[in-house]
Amino acid sequence: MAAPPVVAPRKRPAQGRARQTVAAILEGAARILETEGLEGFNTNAVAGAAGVSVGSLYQYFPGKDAIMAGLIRREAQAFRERLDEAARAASGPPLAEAIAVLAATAVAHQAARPRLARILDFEERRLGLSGEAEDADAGVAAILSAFLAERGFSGPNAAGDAMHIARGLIDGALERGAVEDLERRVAAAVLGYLQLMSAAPGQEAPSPSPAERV
Amino acid sequence: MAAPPVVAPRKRPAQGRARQTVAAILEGAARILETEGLEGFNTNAVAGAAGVSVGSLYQYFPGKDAIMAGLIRREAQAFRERLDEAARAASGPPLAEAIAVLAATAVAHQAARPRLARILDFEERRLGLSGEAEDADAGVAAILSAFLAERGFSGPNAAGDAMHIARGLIDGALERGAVEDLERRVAAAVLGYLQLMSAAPGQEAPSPSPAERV
Amino acid sequence: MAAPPVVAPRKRPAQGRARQTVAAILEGAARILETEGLEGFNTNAVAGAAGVSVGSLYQYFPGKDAIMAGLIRREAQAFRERLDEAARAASGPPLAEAIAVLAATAVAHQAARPRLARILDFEERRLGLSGEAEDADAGVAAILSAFLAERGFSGPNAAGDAMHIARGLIDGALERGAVEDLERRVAAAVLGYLQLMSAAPGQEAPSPSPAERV
Amino acid sequence: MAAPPVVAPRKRPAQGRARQTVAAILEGAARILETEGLEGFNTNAVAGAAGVSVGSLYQYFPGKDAIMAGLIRREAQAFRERLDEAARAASGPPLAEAIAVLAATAVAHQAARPRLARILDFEERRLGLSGEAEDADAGVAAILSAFLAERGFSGPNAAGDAMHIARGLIDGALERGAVEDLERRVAAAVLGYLQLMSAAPGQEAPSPSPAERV
DNA sequence: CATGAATGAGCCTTCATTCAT
DNA sequence: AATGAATGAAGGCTCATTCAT
Repeated sequence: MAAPPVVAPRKRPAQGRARQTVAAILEGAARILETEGLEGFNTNAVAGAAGVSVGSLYQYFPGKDAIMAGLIRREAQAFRERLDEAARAASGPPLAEAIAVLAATAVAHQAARPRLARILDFEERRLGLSGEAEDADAGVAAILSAFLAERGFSGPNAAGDAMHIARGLIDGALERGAVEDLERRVAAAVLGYLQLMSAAPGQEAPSPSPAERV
Repeated sequence: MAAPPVVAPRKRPAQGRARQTVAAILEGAARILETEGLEGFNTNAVAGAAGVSVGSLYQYFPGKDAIMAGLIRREAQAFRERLDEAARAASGPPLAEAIAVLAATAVAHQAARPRLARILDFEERRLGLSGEAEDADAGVAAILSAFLAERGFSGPNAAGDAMHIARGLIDGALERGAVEDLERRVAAAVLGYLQLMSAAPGQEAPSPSPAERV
Repeated sequence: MAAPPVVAPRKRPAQGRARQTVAAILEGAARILETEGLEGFNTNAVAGAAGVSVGSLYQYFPGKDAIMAGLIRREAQAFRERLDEAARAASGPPLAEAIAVLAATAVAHQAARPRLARILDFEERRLGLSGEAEDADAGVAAILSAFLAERGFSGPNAAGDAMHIARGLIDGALERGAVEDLERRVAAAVLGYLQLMSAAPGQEAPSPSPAERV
Repeated sequence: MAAPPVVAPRKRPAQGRARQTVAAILEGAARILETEGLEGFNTNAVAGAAGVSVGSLYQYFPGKDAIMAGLIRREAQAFRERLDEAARAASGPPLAEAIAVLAATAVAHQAARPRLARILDFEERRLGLSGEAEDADAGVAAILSAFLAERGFSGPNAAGDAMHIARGLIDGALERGAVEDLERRVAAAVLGYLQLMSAAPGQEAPSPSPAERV
């Protein structure tokens, strides 16, 4: 059995310069992952890409995994913020339109740095970050959950399923280079899922009010 | 630039004993990935788990990556066979029922060894195996494509999207432990996607004949 | 076909400490070759003999062959310097005496660490270092060439042949333990060769001025 | 300290087929050394080049070094025979001519397979074969010694020195590609050495009778 | 005897981490 | 605080040798 990875940041970088250094390291890490993949992700490479020395890197992160975790948190927070904003904007329009907005947000996020997104998604599980309270996806799921609850979809899996449907579809499409009309395809997948689940007599979700249908 | 990984098998194990050894190595590799993850996947561990020496391992595989590739091929072929059978069984019934059969097949496959499935999926891209003509997902996509074409869904992305929707959903659900009613959720996601895409006036797919609707 | 060996040094050790480390590694390598031969020449042994860790070794040399190459360069330069000095000292006296001085230099160099000299000579060819412009033997040959040209021996092979005659004779003598009077034997071999080649009506060398004879 | 290498042949191959197998192995070894060098010289490669299995190889040779030793003996004997013949033919003519014949023999032998000759020469020392009574070079030296004694050169080093002078010169010339007129250069080196050594008032060799002078 | 699959010690190399400067 | 040289455990791979068939 391997010891659980150390992922806690070493210190709260309150000062401005320290904050900048941390940001530089995370961005260096992101760039390495994008260009070299998981294989090229080593502390020397990250330090080099960040323009700092390994020593400095260890000043701010207790180990390699902590850098990974920091990067995952950074990306998750960025996505959460964008999604939060999108969800607010989507609270008025009819369901189909609202879903389209959220789908577009997800596509935009993942398409910006596809290789990075995919690696972080994979690593997130290895690090067991999904268990953390202040977790990455937890925030995303919460936003989606709230959005869906408002619309009457309150099944226990609706938010999580929607998230993974979208993520899987987008990820696969980017890999294949099949990006045409991707937002619409994502929206169709999520919306189709929600409709069928609520239409069915199953135990999953209560029927939304008819007015909400597409 | 990293050199492309070596993934071709070293020799064709025609004899019985050799075939057994190769099988043992692949199963050893699978077990290591399941229990130790990608981090614990090293040639000594694989050889140990397979009950053979490292030397034997290198007799049949030119390197570490080739073992990974071999395992990916093995799993892909197994899935392809199961899916092929399911697709034949599903050629008669109405669409919804047919999709349910395929969904159940996918769930069964991925749930059998979830961690393994996820890691292989990730590694497949790193190794660039998806480019191979005779490869893993290509076969799966072909089966799906044929199935969908019969039903009138011939969009360029239908098969690929369906595959990734299902994979993403199943993978995420297994990770969260949200397995209740999973087959139905997968079927709903795929079916919902297909219906909405064909219903829309977009450029994606021609409307299937009305009789095919749900 | 084997890939050409990597022999370029990894970094230029400008600082004092680094220069010391590099020197220690080369001397460690020399000692291993002397005591254990080519068979015992492995990176761990070299690092151990040098009193550094393998990691440090790889900090300065990109691989095993580069250490060998570094050692070859070190020895070649040392010999070149001694020979250069000897050649200057030998520019005045009559030919026989001058040759004796050079022969003594060669004997002294090779007898100091005979096993090392022999192994380096062998390895130099494997590494293909003799092709380098600025290299090992090139310098030695150039010095000899200049010396011989001054004396009127300008055949295309005079310098190279003299070098190899001396090297072969010294090497063989040291191996047999037949060191008595070795300098004189070497001088005789070289001088005898030069005289006969210039005396002959062949196409090799122009006759030196009569005053230069013996 | 390393154990002394095992070089004794495993059994006297009396039968015809066995003798053929041994010959095949030695020739396979020779070809590997010529094409791949010492680095590519491994038992599998040799067995492959010889067209036999590793198992058979170990049937006739107790280990890798024994193959090397066997090859060294084979080449030494072949050279000895040629040289012996040449020495007989050279017993009549004047010294210069006789030396020319021997030099040509040496050049022919070494030029036939230069890389092989050089590697065997190097390995011969590692294996400590020169100590053996029935040794490789011993025979060659004996032939030369007899030849030189007949001519009045009986110094203790004459034969050995002549051999190494010739070997070094030929080897170096082949390496540089400077083969023009090589026989004459070799003859000049050897003859020049002998003349000067006997002319000198030193302790090395008695003056040969004046009639023998070139 | 021949075969060649299997073995595993040993060697090359990388990289996370420390620490003297 | 920052630097980057040094460390050494860990892991990929080769190849001499054995032995079951």
